[in-house]
Amino acid sequence: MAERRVRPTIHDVARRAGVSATTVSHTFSGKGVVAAGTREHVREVARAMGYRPDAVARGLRNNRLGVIALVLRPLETLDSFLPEGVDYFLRFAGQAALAAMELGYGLMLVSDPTQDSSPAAALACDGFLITEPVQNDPLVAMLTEERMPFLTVGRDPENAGYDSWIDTGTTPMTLQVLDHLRGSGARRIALVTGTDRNSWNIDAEAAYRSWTAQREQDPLVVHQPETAGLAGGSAAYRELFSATSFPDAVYCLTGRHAAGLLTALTEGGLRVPHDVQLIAGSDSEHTRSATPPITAIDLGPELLARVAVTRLANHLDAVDRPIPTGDLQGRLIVRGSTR
Amino acid sequence: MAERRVRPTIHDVARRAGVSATTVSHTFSGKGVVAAGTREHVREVARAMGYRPDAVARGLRNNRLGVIALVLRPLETLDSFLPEGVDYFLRFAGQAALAAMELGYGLMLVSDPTQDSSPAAALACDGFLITEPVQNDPLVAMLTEERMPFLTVGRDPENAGYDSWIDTGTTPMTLQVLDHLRGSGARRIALVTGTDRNSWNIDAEAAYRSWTAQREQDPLVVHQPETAGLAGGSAAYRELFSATSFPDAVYCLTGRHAAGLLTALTEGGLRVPHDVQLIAGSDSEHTRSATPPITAIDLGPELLARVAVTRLANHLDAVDRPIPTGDLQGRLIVRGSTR
DNA sequence: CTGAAAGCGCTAACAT
DNA sequence: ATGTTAGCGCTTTCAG
Repeated sequence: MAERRVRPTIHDVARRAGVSATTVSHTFSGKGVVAAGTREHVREVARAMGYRPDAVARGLRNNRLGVIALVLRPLETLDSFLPEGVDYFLRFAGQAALAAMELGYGLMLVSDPTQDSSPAAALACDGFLITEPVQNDPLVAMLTEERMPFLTVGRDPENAGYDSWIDTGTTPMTLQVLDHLRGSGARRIALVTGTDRNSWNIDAEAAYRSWTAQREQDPLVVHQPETAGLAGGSAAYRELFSATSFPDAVYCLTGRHAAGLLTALTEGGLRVPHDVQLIAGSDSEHTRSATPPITAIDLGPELLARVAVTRLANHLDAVDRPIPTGDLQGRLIVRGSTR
Repeated sequence: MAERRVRPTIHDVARRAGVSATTVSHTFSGKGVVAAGTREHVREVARAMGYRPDAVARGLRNNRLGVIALVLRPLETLDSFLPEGVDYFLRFAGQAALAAMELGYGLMLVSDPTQDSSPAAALACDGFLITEPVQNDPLVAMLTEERMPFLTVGRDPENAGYDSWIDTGTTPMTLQVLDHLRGSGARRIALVTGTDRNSWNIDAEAAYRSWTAQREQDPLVVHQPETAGLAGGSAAYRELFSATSFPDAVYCLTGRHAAGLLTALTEGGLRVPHDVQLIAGSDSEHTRSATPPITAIDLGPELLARVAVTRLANHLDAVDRPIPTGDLQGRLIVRGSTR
């Protein structure tokens, strides 16, 4: 391809304005010293010619493109952007895009650049945002090695060697859920987690185990792949409710698992919340529209996204804009599936 | 900032491999002719040094960055990426991102680059995707003028001078909705549209007017801003149902208007669908979770996105990959708000 | 205050 | 088959 260039360059403007390219450059970058009159004149000529600075040429020179890359880790396994069940990531991406624009950055959605199928442009970005990195995430390793600035939302569970991550408050949130269930009468609470090795799954399970240990309750944990969706919920039902002693409450980290489990429970003749209480770790359309609607955590991805983008952009620009404040920890939305 | 460069360049590799920069360039671009042995050797050295081609430098040289920009027009007025009500755009963006990656592009979410608040990087993109351009869209004009490839989803309703747009089938879809309502007994059907001057609103209204004219029915059209959300639905209710003669069915293009209208109807003592039938033009969480659930059109944004990205990328790469097939026209999901 | 010249990392002629 | 050279558009010393 290589379409012929039609946009005027800094030289075209310089020639028409009767000044040097340097002066034009200074006018637009605000760096050097340009007499007010000259600057106005250059601006005028540039506008008339439809000149706009070329971000790529600038990027080459300044080593800075003005783009933040976003890697939505779990989407690469889920392989679907359907709002059902991945609600969280879409809300995150959308808000991140808005926040980035407000700070003068574009937000690029990319797949993992350690796979070489990923677009080459990914590595041209100024910094990376990674939601829910997995254990010993190869991307974290690569970015560290290449000294590319990055920030993860949730931490890499095994990598102690970096501190650029945002705590999503999984541990206290898990304890709050368990206390809530106990407070409404549950005595034998089971946990259903996904199989991705991210801090979301790992920290929740750890918190659950320590909570049950303190109460001398036997932990009852089931793992189902995130990708199994509703079917993962049925599978969890079969694992949990075929034993002699049933749980009287289940905490499902994934909304789709919770919805699938709810269906299986109902079909199996168990009433929710009367016989079994149910909470989902991530609010989504599935939890909201289930019958009964499922109590769930709204993780507040919008705020997380704004915080993440602002922190990363502050780092990139070496400035100190205020970080949006608020509770990063998520909020329990109590619905009909708990008492 | 301008962090010091740590990545090796093509020259570093060339020196270490004992060849010229051209040879290194050729081995990586696959363009020139390089002896198999040399190529292997260069690859080896490059890997050892951790060399990766710099996408920005390539971009400058080739006038091609490997990035597609996505402008979600209505979001700029809605100013929120919340899934409630803008469901469509999130599904579109997510699927577009995946499709772009599969074709070797990154997808960048940008705001309108004709506003100069927009990130400079926006104009560095290889092509633009614009959902629902508005009448005489300034962005369409600018891209045309700059000879930047672009594709709009829905057409610019006033601009006959371009053909790079995807027909979302608004007209036949509108007729289908009206026929559906008539088929279930409606005799006086009202239309509620948004106020954005895009083909979605304009074509639907035109189709509605011609349909009513053919049946010698008086057209009954109400306009409410998209941004009014649920309140726009209440406002539409007051406009439509304070006259002496009420409609017995309403087609609301916007899901949130439909949900607001439904609430107002119920509070006004009218039963849906018994007294008034209701259809929404765009499926969303609001229509799905209303009581009763609202019959709505699923516009199938995933397919639209894949088609749009593939067409644009084909154009950019001057190749002819197959375009995903399927019905771009949307599908009526019949629920409790119609008989 | 303004301009000439060098070069960011890569590629495309054009030699050799 | 490989190397030399001249830029892509912009910024940045450094002289004037």
